[in-house]
Amino acid sequence: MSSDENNLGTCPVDRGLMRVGDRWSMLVLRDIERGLTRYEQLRTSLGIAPNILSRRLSALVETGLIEKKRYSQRPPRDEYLLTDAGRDFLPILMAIGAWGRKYNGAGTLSRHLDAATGKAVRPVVVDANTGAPIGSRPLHLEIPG
Amino acid sequence: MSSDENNLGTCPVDRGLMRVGDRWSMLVLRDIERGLTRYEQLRTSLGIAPNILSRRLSALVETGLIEKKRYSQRPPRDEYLLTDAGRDFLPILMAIGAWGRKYNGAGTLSRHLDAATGKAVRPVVVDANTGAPIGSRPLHLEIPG
DNA sequence: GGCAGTCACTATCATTTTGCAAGCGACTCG
DNA sequence: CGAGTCGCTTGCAAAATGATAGTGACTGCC
Repeated sequence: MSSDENNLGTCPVDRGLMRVGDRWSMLVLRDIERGLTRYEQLRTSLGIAPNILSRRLSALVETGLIEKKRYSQRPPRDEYLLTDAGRDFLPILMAIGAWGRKYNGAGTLSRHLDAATGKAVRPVVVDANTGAPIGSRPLHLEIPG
Repeated sequence: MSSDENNLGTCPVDRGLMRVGDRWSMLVLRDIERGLTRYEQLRTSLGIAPNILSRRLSALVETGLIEKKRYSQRPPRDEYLLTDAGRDFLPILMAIGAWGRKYNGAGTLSRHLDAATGKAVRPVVVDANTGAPIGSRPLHLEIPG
Protein backbone atom coordinates (compact mmCIF):
# COMPACT_ATOMS: atom_id res chain seq x y z
CA MET A 1 0.00 0.00 0.00
CA SER A 2 1.09 3.55 -0.47
CA SER A 3 -0.94 4.83 2.46
CA ASP A 4 2.08 5.14 4.70
CA GLU A 5 2.83 8.29 6.61
CA ASN A 6 5.33 9.45 4.00
CA ASN A 7 4.66 12.10 1.39
CA LEU A 8 2.16 9.83 -0.30
CA GLY A 9 -0.12 9.98 2.67
CA THR A 10 -0.42 13.67 1.97
CA CYS A 11 -1.54 13.15 -1.60
CA PRO A 12 -5.23 13.82 -2.19
CA VAL A 13 -5.24 11.63 -5.28
CA ASP A 14 -4.24 8.72 -3.13
CA ARG A 15 -6.97 9.59 -0.69
CA GLY A 16 -9.52 9.58 -3.44
CA LEU A 17 -8.35 6.32 -4.91
CA MET A 18 -8.47 4.64 -1.52
CA ARG A 19 -12.24 4.69 -1.80
CA VAL A 20 -12.99 4.22 -5.47
CA GLY A 21 -9.71 3.11 -6.91
CA ASP A 22 -11.00 0.15 -8.81
CA ARG A 23 -12.78 -0.42 -12.04
CA TRP A 24 -15.92 -2.07 -10.70
CA SER A 25 -16.62 0.60 -8.12
CA MET A 26 -16.55 3.28 -10.76
CA LEU A 27 -18.70 1.29 -13.13
CA VAL A 28 -21.21 0.67 -10.36
CA LEU A 29 -21.45 4.40 -9.71
CA ARG A 30 -21.92 5.05 -13.39
CA ASP A 31 -24.71 2.49 -13.61
CA ILE A 32 -26.50 3.80 -10.55
CA GLU A 33 -26.47 7.23 -12.08
CA ARG A 34 -28.01 5.71 -15.18
CA GLY A 35 -30.89 4.51 -13.04
CA LEU A 36 -29.75 0.95 -12.51
CA THR A 37 -30.17 0.94 -8.78
CA ARG A 38 -31.06 -2.66 -8.03
CA TYR A 39 -28.79 -5.61 -7.50
CA GLU A 40 -30.07 -7.65 -10.41
CA GLN A 41 -29.95 -4.66 -12.75
CA LEU A 42 -26.35 -3.97 -11.86
CA ARG A 43 -25.35 -7.58 -12.13
CA THR A 44 -26.75 -8.10 -15.60
CA SER A 45 -25.64 -4.71 -16.87
CA LEU A 46 -22.07 -5.15 -15.69
CA GLY A 47 -21.74 -8.85 -16.27
CA ILE A 48 -20.09 -9.10 -12.88
CA ALA A 49 -20.04 -12.17 -10.65
CA PRO A 50 -22.61 -11.95 -7.84
CA ASN A 51 -20.13 -12.35 -4.99
CA ILE A 52 -17.94 -9.61 -6.43
CA LEU A 53 -20.88 -7.29 -6.86
CA SER A 54 -21.96 -7.92 -3.27
CA ARG A 55 -18.53 -7.11 -1.99
CA ARG A 56 -18.20 -3.96 -4.08
CA LEU A 57 -21.61 -2.74 -3.02
CA SER A 58 -20.91 -3.27 0.68
CA ALA A 59 -17.54 -1.58 0.30
CA LEU A 60 -19.15 1.40 -1.42
CA VAL A 61 -21.79 1.58 1.29
CA GLU A 62 -19.13 1.36 3.96
CA THR A 63 -17.06 4.15 2.46
CA GLY A 64 -20.17 6.27 2.09
CA LEU A 65 -20.48 6.56 -1.67
CA ILE A 66 -23.81 4.82 -1.92
CA GLU A 67 -26.53 3.85 0.50
CA LYS A 68 -28.84 0.88 0.63
CA LYS A 69 -32.45 1.85 0.97
CA ARG A 70 -35.49 -0.36 1.35
CA TYR A 71 -38.22 0.78 -0.97
CA SER A 72 -40.58 -2.14 -0.51
CA GLN A 73 -41.35 -4.15 2.59
CA ARG A 74 -43.20 -7.01 0.95
CA PRO A 75 -41.43 -8.31 -0.99
CA PRO A 76 -38.35 -6.89 0.75
CA ARG A 77 -36.53 -4.91 -1.90
CA ASP A 78 -33.62 -2.55 -1.58
CA GLU A 79 -32.06 -0.13 -3.97
CA TYR A 80 -28.66 1.46 -3.97
CA LEU A 81 -28.61 5.21 -4.17
CA LEU A 82 -25.79 7.70 -4.49
CA THR A 83 -24.85 9.73 -1.45
CA ASP A 84 -23.57 13.28 -1.81
CA ALA A 85 -20.05 11.91 -1.99
CA GLY A 86 -21.08 9.46 -4.69
CA ARG A 87 -22.87 12.12 -6.71
CA ASP A 88 -19.86 14.36 -6.43
CA PHE A 89 -17.79 11.68 -8.05
CA LEU A 90 -19.90 11.54 -11.19
CA PRO A 91 -18.24 14.51 -12.92
CA ILE A 92 -14.99 12.62 -12.67
CA LEU A 93 -16.57 9.69 -14.44
CA MET A 94 -17.70 12.06 -17.16
CA ALA A 95 -14.16 13.32 -17.50
CA ILE A 96 -12.86 9.77 -17.71
CA GLY A 97 -15.52 9.11 -20.32
CA ALA A 98 -14.38 12.08 -22.38
CA TRP A 99 -10.82 10.83 -22.19
CA GLY A 100 -11.89 7.30 -23.11
CA ARG A 101 -13.79 8.65 -26.09
CA LYS A 102 -10.79 10.58 -27.28
CA TYR A 103 -8.17 7.86 -26.91
CA ASN A 104 -10.09 4.63 -27.05
CA GLY A 105 -13.29 5.61 -28.72
CA ALA A 106 -13.58 3.54 -31.86
CA GLY A 107 -17.16 2.97 -32.93
CA THR A 108 -20.23 4.77 -31.70
CA LEU A 109 -20.40 5.44 -28.01
CA SER A 110 -23.11 6.60 -25.68
CA ARG A 111 -22.98 10.22 -24.60
CA HIS A 112 -24.65 12.76 -22.42
CA LEU A 113 -26.68 15.56 -23.91
CA ASP A 114 -27.47 18.81 -22.18
CA ALA A 115 -31.20 18.61 -21.61
CA ALA A 116 -31.73 22.28 -22.39
CA THR A 117 -29.53 22.77 -25.45
CA GLY A 118 -29.53 19.19 -26.73
CA LYS A 119 -25.84 19.48 -27.42
CA ALA A 120 -23.39 16.76 -26.43
CA VAL A 121 -21.69 17.53 -23.16
CA ARG A 122 -17.95 18.10 -23.40
CA PRO A 123 -16.48 17.59 -19.96
CA VAL A 124 -13.30 19.51 -19.21
CA VAL A 125 -11.47 19.95 -15.93
CA VAL A 126 -10.84 23.62 -15.22
CA ASP A 127 -9.47 25.59 -12.33
CA ALA A 128 -12.49 27.20 -10.70
CA ASN A 129 -10.35 30.23 -9.85
CA THR A 130 -9.30 31.12 -13.34
CA GLY A 131 -11.69 29.11 -15.48
CA ALA A 132 -8.69 27.90 -17.45
CA PRO A 133 -8.43 24.21 -18.32
CA ILE A 134 -5.98 22.32 -16.15
CA GLY A 135 -2.79 21.96 -18.12
CA SER A 136 -3.09 25.29 -19.88
CA ARG A 137 -1.28 27.19 -17.14
CA PRO A 138 1.91 26.27 -15.30
CA LEU A 139 1.36 24.88 -11.82
CA HIS A 140 3.51 24.26 -8.84
CA LEU A 141 3.14 21.39 -6.41
CA GLU A 142 3.19 22.32 -2.75
CA ILE A 143 4.07 19.54 -0.33
CA PRO A 144 3.45 20.15 3.37
CA GLY A 145 6.60 20.12 5.43
CA MET B 1 -15.28 -8.34 -17.85
CA SER B 2 -17.77 -5.78 -18.97
CA SER B 3 -16.27 -5.32 -22.40
CA ASP B 4 -18.98 -7.36 -24.11
CA GLU B 5 -20.80 -6.15 -27.15
CA ASN B 6 -23.79 -5.02 -25.14
CA ASN B 7 -24.53 -1.43 -24.17
CA LEU B 8 -21.44 -1.36 -21.96
CA GLY B 9 -19.18 -1.66 -24.94
CA THR B 10 -20.56 1.67 -26.03
CA CYS B 11 -19.70 3.34 -22.76
CA PRO B 12 -16.76 5.73 -22.94
CA VAL B 13 -16.14 5.43 -19.20
CA ASP B 14 -15.52 1.75 -19.66
CA ARG B 15 -13.19 2.51 -22.53
CA GLY B 16 -11.22 4.85 -20.36
CA LEU B 17 -11.01 2.48 -17.44
CA MET B 18 -9.80 -0.31 -19.69
CA ARG B 19 -6.49 1.50 -19.88
CA VAL B 20 -6.01 3.10 -16.49
CA GLY B 21 -8.63 1.42 -14.34
CA ASP B 22 -6.37 0.56 -11.48
CA ARG B 23 -4.88 2.37 -8.58
CA TRP B 24 -1.21 1.86 -9.35
CA SER B 25 -1.46 3.06 -12.94
CA MET B 26 -2.99 6.31 -11.80
CA LEU B 27 -0.46 6.79 -9.04
CA VAL B 28 2.36 6.15 -11.50
CA LEU B 29 1.00 8.85 -13.79
CA ARG B 30 0.75 11.22 -10.87
CA ASP B 31 4.33 10.57 -9.86
CA ILE B 32 5.68 10.97 -13.35
CA GLU B 33 3.98 14.33 -13.55
CA ARG B 34 5.72 15.23 -10.30
CA GLY B 35 9.01 14.58 -12.01
CA LEU B 36 9.64 11.09 -10.71
CA THR B 37 10.41 9.57 -14.06
CA ARG B 38 12.86 6.81 -13.22
CA TYR B 39 12.18 3.29 -12.07
CA GLU B 40 13.92 3.61 -8.72
CA GLN B 41 12.23 6.93 -8.00
CA LEU B 42 8.83 5.48 -8.69
CA ARG B 43 9.49 2.37 -6.68
CA THR B 44 10.59 4.17 -3.55
CA SER B 45 7.98 6.89 -3.83
CA LEU B 46 5.11 4.46 -4.26
CA GLY B 47 6.39 1.69 -2.02
CA ILE B 48 5.37 -0.78 -4.71
CA ALA B 49 6.95 -4.18 -5.26
CA PRO B 50 9.42 -4.15 -8.16
CA ASN B 51 7.70 -6.86 -10.16
CA ILE B 52 4.39 -5.06 -9.91
CA LEU B 53 5.93 -1.77 -10.94
CA SER B 54 7.57 -3.42 -13.95
CA ARG B 55 4.29 -4.87 -15.05
CA ARG B 56 2.40 -1.62 -14.58
CA LEU B 57 5.02 0.33 -16.48
CA SER B 58 5.01 -2.06 -19.42
CA ALA B 59 1.22 -2.03 -19.45
CA LEU B 60 1.18 1.75 -19.49
CA VAL B 61 3.75 1.82 -22.28
CA GLU B 62 1.75 -0.74 -24.23
CA THR B 63 -1.47 1.22 -23.90
CA GLY B 64 0.34 4.38 -24.91
CA LEU B 65 0.07 6.45 -21.76
CA ILE B 66 3.77 6.67 -21.15
CA GLU B 67 6.88 6.00 -23.17
CA LYS B 68 10.26 4.65 -22.20
CA LYS B 69 13.06 6.86 -23.38
CA ARG B 70 16.78 6.32 -23.09
CA TYR B 71 18.48 9.45 -21.84
CA SER B 72 21.91 8.00 -21.25
CA GLN B 73 23.84 5.40 -23.20
CA ARG B 74 26.55 4.76 -20.67
CA PRO B 75 25.34 3.84 -18.19
CA PRO B 76 22.18 2.79 -20.01
CA ARG B 77 19.41 4.70 -18.30
CA ASP B 78 15.79 5.11 -19.30
CA GLU B 79 13.09 7.38 -18.06
CA TYR B 80 9.36 7.10 -18.38
CA LEU B 81 7.64 10.10 -19.89
CA LEU B 82 4.01 10.94 -20.40
CA THR B 83 2.63 10.73 -23.90
CA ASP B 84 -0.11 13.10 -25.05
CA ALA B 85 -2.67 10.58 -23.87
CA GLY B 86 -0.99 10.36 -20.50
CA ARG B 87 -0.76 14.12 -20.12
CA ASP B 88 -4.40 14.42 -21.04
CA PHE B 89 -5.25 12.16 -18.18
CA LEU B 90 -3.64 14.40 -15.56
CA PRO B 91 -6.60 16.77 -15.18
CA ILE B 92 -8.67 13.77 -14.19
CA LEU B 93 -6.17 12.97 -11.46
CA MET B 94 -6.48 16.55 -10.27
CA ALA B 95 -10.24 16.15 -10.15
CA ILE B 96 -9.88 12.92 -8.21
CA GLY B 97 -7.52 14.73 -5.91
CA ALA B 98 -10.05 17.49 -5.30
CA TRP B 99 -12.66 14.88 -4.50
CA GLY B 100 -10.29 13.02 -2.20
CA ARG B 101 -9.49 16.23 -0.39
CA LYS B 102 -13.16 16.98 0.12
CA TYR B 103 -14.27 13.55 1.32
CA ASN B 104 -11.16 11.93 2.69
CA GLY B 105 -8.92 14.84 3.37
CA ALA B 106 -8.10 14.76 7.07
CA GLY B 107 -4.77 16.36 7.88
CA THR B 108 -2.68 18.55 5.64
CA LEU B 109 -2.40 17.47 2.04
CA SER B 110 -0.24 18.49 -0.84
CA ARG B 111 -1.80 20.77 -3.42
CA HIS B 112 -1.15 22.50 -6.70
CA LEU B 113 -0.73 26.22 -6.87
CA ASP B 114 -1.24 28.31 -9.97
CA ALA B 115 2.26 29.50 -10.78
CA ALA B 116 1.05 32.96 -11.82
CA THR B 117 -1.45 33.77 -9.10
CA GLY B 118 -0.05 31.56 -6.34
CA LYS B 119 -3.56 30.50 -5.46
CA ALA B 120 -4.46 26.88 -4.82
CA VAL B 121 -5.96 25.26 -7.88
CA ARG B 122 -9.58 24.19 -7.48
CA PRO B 123 -10.30 21.60 -10.17
CA VAL B 124 -13.89 21.36 -11.34
CA VAL B 125 -15.36 19.44 -14.23
CA VAL B 126 -17.43 21.69 -16.46
CA ASP B 127 -19.19 21.33 -19.77
CA ALA B 128 -17.00 23.17 -22.25
CA ASN B 129 -20.12 24.20 -24.17
CA THR B 130 -21.86 26.02 -21.35
CA GLY B 131 -19.08 26.47 -18.82
CA ALA B 132 -21.45 25.11 -16.19
CA PRO B 133 -20.19 22.51 -13.73
CA ILE B 134 -21.31 19.00 -14.52
CA GLY B 135 -24.23 18.22 -12.27
CA SER B 136 -25.60 21.73 -12.25
CA ARG B 137 -27.73 21.21 -15.35
CA PRO B 138 -29.99 18.27 -16.21
CA LEU B 139 -28.50 15.85 -18.70
CA HIS B 140 -29.83 13.07 -20.82
CA LEU B 141 -28.00 9.91 -21.70
CA GLU B 142 -28.03 8.96 -25.36
CA ILE B 143 -27.33 5.31 -26.14
CA PRO B 144 -26.63 4.42 -29.77
CA GLY B 145 -29.18 2.07 -31.27
C1' DG C 1 42.23 -4.30 -11.23
C1' DG C 2 39.17 -5.39 -7.60
C1' DC C 3 35.40 -4.41 -4.78
C1' DA C 4 31.41 -1.88 -3.01
C1' DG C 5 27.39 0.38 -4.61
C1' DT C 6 23.55 1.93 -7.62
C1' DC C 7 20.07 1.15 -10.97
C1' DA C 8 16.74 -1.44 -13.20
C1' DC C 9 15.05 -4.97 -13.26
C1' DT C 10 13.66 -10.72 -13.21
C1' DA C 11 12.46 -15.08 -10.67
C1' DT C 12 10.27 -17.49 -7.12
C1' DC C 13 6.87 -18.26 -4.15
C1' DA C 14 3.09 -16.96 -0.62
C1' DT C 15 -0.99 -14.37 -0.14
C1' DT C 16 -4.93 -11.93 -1.72
C1' DT C 17 -8.36 -10.86 -4.87
C1' DT C 18 -11.30 -12.09 -8.54
C1' DG C 19 -14.29 -14.88 -10.96
C1' DC C 20 -17.33 -18.94 -12.02
C1' DA C 21 -20.97 -21.96 -10.83
C1' DA C 22 -24.17 -23.74 -7.88
C1' DG C 23 -27.40 -23.17 -4.39
C1' DC C 24 -30.64 -20.88 -1.04
C1' DG C 25 -34.25 -18.22 1.37
C1' DA C 26 -37.91 -15.00 0.83
C1' DC C 27 -41.32 -13.91 -1.64
C1' DT C 28 -44.99 -13.56 -5.76
C1' DC C 29 -47.89 -15.22 -9.19
C1' DG C 30 -50.76 -18.62 -11.30
C1' DC D 1 -48.79 -26.35 -4.55
C1' DG D 2 -45.08 -25.31 -8.08
C1' DA D 3 -42.47 -22.44 -11.01
C1' DG D 4 -40.13 -18.13 -11.20
C1' DT D 5 -37.70 -13.86 -9.68
C1' DC D 6 -34.74 -11.30 -6.70
C1' DG D 7 -30.87 -10.77 -3.89
C1' DC D 8 -27.84 -12.69 -2.40
C1' DT D 9 -24.05 -16.71 -0.02
C1' DT D 10 -20.85 -20.64 -0.35
C1' DG D 11 -17.09 -23.32 -2.37
C1' DC D 12 -13.59 -23.65 -5.17
C1' DA D 13 -10.45 -22.48 -9.23
C1' DA D 14 -7.79 -18.98 -11.51
C1' DA D 15 -5.51 -14.77 -11.76
C1' DA D 16 -3.38 -10.76 -9.84
C1' DT D 17 -0.60 -8.87 -6.27
C1' DG D 18 3.00 -8.58 -3.08
C1' DA D 19 7.46 -9.81 -0.36
C1' DT D 20 11.96 -11.31 -0.90
C1' DA D 21 15.99 -12.64 -3.11
C1' DG D 22 18.90 -12.42 -6.78
C1' DT D 23 21.10 -10.77 -11.32
C1' DG D 24 23.48 -8.06 -14.94
C1' DA D 25 25.21 -3.70 -16.39
C1' DC D 26 27.58 -0.31 -15.14
C1' DT D 27 30.30 3.54 -12.11
C1' DG D 28 33.48 5.24 -8.90
C1' DC D 29 36.96 4.57 -5.63
C1' DC D 30 40.94 2.95 -3.80
